[in-house]
Amino acid sequence: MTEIPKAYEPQSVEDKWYDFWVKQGCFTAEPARVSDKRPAYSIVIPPPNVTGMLHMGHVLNNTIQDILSRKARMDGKEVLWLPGTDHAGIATEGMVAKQIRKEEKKTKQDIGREEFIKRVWTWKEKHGGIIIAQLKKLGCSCDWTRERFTMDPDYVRNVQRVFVDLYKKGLIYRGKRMVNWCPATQTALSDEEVEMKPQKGFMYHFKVEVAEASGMWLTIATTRPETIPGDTAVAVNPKDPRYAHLIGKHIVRPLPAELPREQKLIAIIGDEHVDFEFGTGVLKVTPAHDKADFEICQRITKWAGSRIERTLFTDELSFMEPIEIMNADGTMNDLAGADLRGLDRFKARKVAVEKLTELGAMIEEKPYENNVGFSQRADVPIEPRLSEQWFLKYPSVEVSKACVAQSGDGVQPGGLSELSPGQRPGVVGGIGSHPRGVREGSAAPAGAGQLFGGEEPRAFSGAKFQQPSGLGPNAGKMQFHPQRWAKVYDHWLTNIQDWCISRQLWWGHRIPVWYPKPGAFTEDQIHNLIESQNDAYQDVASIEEGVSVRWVSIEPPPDPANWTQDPDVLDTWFSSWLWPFATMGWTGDKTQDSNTPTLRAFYPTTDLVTGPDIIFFWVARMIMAGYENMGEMPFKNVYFTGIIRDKQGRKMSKTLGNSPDPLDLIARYGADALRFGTMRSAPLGQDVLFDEKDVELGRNFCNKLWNACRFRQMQGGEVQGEMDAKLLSSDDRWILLRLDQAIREVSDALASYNFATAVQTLYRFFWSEYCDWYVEASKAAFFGEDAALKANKVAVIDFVLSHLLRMFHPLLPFITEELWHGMGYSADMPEDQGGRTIMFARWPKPLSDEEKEAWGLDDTVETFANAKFELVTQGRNLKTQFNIGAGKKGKFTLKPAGQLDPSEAEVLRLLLSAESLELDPNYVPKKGTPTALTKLGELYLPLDGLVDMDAERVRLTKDTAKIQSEIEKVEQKLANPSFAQKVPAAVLEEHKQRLADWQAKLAQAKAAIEALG
RNA sequence: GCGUGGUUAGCUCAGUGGUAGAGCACUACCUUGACACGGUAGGGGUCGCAGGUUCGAACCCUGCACCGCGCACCA
Repeated sequence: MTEIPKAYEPQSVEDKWYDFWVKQGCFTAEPARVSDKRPAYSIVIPPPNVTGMLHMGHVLNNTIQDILSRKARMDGKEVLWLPGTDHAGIATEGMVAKQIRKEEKKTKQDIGREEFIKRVWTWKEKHGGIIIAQLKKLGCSCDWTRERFTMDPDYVRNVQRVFVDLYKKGLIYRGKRMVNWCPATQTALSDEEVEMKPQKGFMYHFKVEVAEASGMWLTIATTRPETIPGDTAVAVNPKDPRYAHLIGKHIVRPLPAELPREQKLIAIIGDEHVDFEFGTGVLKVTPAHDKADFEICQRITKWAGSRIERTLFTDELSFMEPIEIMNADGTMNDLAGADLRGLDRFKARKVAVEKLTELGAMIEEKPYENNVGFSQRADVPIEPRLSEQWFLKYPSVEVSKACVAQSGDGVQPGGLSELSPGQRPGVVGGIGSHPRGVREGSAAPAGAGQLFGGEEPRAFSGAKFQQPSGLGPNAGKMQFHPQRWAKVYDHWLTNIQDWCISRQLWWGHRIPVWYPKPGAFTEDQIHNLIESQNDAYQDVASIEEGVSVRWVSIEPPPDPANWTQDPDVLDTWFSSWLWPFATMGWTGDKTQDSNTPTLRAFYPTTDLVTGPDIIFFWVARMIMAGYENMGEMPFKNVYFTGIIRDKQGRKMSKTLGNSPDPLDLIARYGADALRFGTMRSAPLGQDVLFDEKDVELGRNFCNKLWNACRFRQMQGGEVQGEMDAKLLSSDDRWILLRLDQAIREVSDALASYNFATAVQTLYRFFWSEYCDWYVEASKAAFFGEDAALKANKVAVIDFVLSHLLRMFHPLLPFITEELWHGMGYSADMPEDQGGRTIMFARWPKPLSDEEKEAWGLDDTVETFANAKFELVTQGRNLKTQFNIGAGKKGKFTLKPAGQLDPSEAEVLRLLLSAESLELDPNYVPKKGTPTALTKLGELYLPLDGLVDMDAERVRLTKDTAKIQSEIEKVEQKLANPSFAQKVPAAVLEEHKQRLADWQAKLAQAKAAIEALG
């Protein structure tokens, strides 16, 4: 044993052990080791953005995962924590484009698609590993041999295969529909990527003339006058008596001003959607630039005819054809008219207002606040826009809803016993038993049809739907922690619309669909392709494209010269929803997959740890993908962390500059300190208000732990000696009991994901119980002469510390490993159970009844210890009150209430830091001697010099008052007749005992006052 | 509007029916032989408000107020 430094220095310890763990393969999961005795435990990391840097949210999230993983290893499980990153389409593409713009003054179009993607890869190779390196600094025990990236070749194939599969199942379709268009990044976004924000603007009222009734004017309210050129109708509620009679007539649209009157006539239509009360009750309908208006348009046209095609528009209905008045970048196009053409949409709004005013149509404008959708990435207002995109009807919705336990389901969390008979834990039993029928429940909500150039989603020929039969066994098997998020999840799943999965980007998974080049095939040839055996040729009845076949396959068509691949890529989430199995060697081939060791052993995963903000983006979609592709849920438990905020409760953000750099914190305080500080203030499911003080506390804590071990080391002696029951002191027995209690509490807390509780318990046990009381008390033996007693005390300390270090390991991996070896606890352990590393030491078990009996750990231990502590506290209090502060020793005399072993007295003396503690059953104090009244007897502090009788009287009188008020409280309760009748016996007894104790103290106090004379 | 979380010491939070707690901050004292990244003692709370249930409520029920968050959303 080498002497360890006075203060813990994390920097010299952390890298050393991390390298050791990696080199020794401690993090590497071995599927072959999985057995009934060694169950599998797995987590997949929520893949951080490859462009990302570690922030406090990552620290919280990954520390939790590391705690779960390390705890599972110590429980003897075979653990896979699978790490990786995602390619983050928009963010990464934006970043590289910006770099190119800055360094080369070029756009991505200038350098071309192929070259651009090359640049992104170069960037990724250079900088993409930063966050991974940072996770290592934090101590994360991920299996780096299995690190994955969503753009890995095999992962790309998986994404494409799933696309092709869903396409053939009829769940993916292409259509021209309203999408959330981001004019800044010029791509479509899903509904989830739009954030509603209140915006201050104006509500404009303008008037329009009814064409058939000259001189009759209607007033319309709008926040977007620049879209007037795109209006194709004016809607009123057919039940609105003010306007109903006007339905079928027309109004004159004021803009574009230069058009002749007859080209500006648009119809007045009736639609229930229009609210009488709101605005003027007259709604302008701009179907190409407003979602609700588009739906009105759909309703009207559907009402007028069945399947609508452009050529079928009658004159009567042609007014409904949407007019697109904007370009992709958010500027106005020619159809917006001469006044607005070329202007940005917000500039155009101002000009439109001017124009209306000029025309005398503007009635008023008043300040108005409404919610506007913003692009989450680019932070600019979304433009609802008619656009041709790929959409997905969500699969496996019903089973995904049913599998998550709602409150009151009463299902036990993820017990393996719930698996069907014959399904070994961790084995992909679900493959081949795909719950196909559930797809029927996934039909899109009404109104999600495809109108313009779209296609009806249809079932892949040959796929037979069955009635859902797999819901029963799945129902409620997955647990959310805290459970309330299950409701949010369920609500979203109930109201989902089809998912727009295509993105107008270059960086990402290219859509595996090819279209014939114009003129490449004759109609007959196309017909033959469709009829051929190769089902990559997909029949399409699309007027928009003017073709009727597509090639849909992972492989390019055999005659690529005749085809053009779809230029778009898939939403990043369309790749990450496959994460739990696509990272494990999944191929989609059932036979092959059932023999893939990693997948067999570790899917479904055990726990997922993530933030509630991505329930929709990721969690729900992973569940659907899991059922759809694996026939089984992707994880059994989902733990939702809180959001990390600063100490003022604000979200951490780059713009506010209130987010500390975790790497900086690690450099200053150590990774363990950061982990400790973060976890200590992270209650279950609550937001975390982070303060650097927390990390400082963590550092202090590590230092305390370090020094507690240092103290043990300074006592010398053999490691891990056997404890001799006969030599155990009351303090030894007490700390063993407290240890037992701590093991129970910490184990329970971790099992229920109550991390803050676990940390709190460890803190209390180690600092308040072990250091403050036990270690101090133990000094009585160590400063004494009895060698056997000392040796036994060392054995107790080793027992406690070796358990304690193990309990701390998941939370504080570095310092515990260092101490585990430094203290020599690894020496006697089996190689694979703590000998090599504390990582695989067994998680402490609570003491058995036999052990408790052998060591004499009974109820009296606690009572006696508490009495001692009470005496000590009161004695210290006396010293303070009579100015015998720390520094000065003081001489005490105890008039014991019963027998007190001299060794106990010596402990008391030490805890009181008194020069002496005399035991004298017949002690008669001088008048005015300060007294503390305790269960162990009366403790006196005889003062050598002057005795301040008045001061002592004041003190005792104050005590008496307090005692009396306590007595009153208890007496009042006991005096209540129904109390005695109705209260449980134990409670009644406890109250009586409490009364007796206080009364005894009162008697002591009165006697003491009397003694003052 | 619907849903959801919160309101306890100056601050951040535990406590979910039986004597109101922790850490930080604060005050005083102490560099004593693990640790000043430490120790000892202390001050500080009518547990948001109002009812109800109960022998007993911070805790359960009802209502209200305020602060968050999510979803929806009317031009």
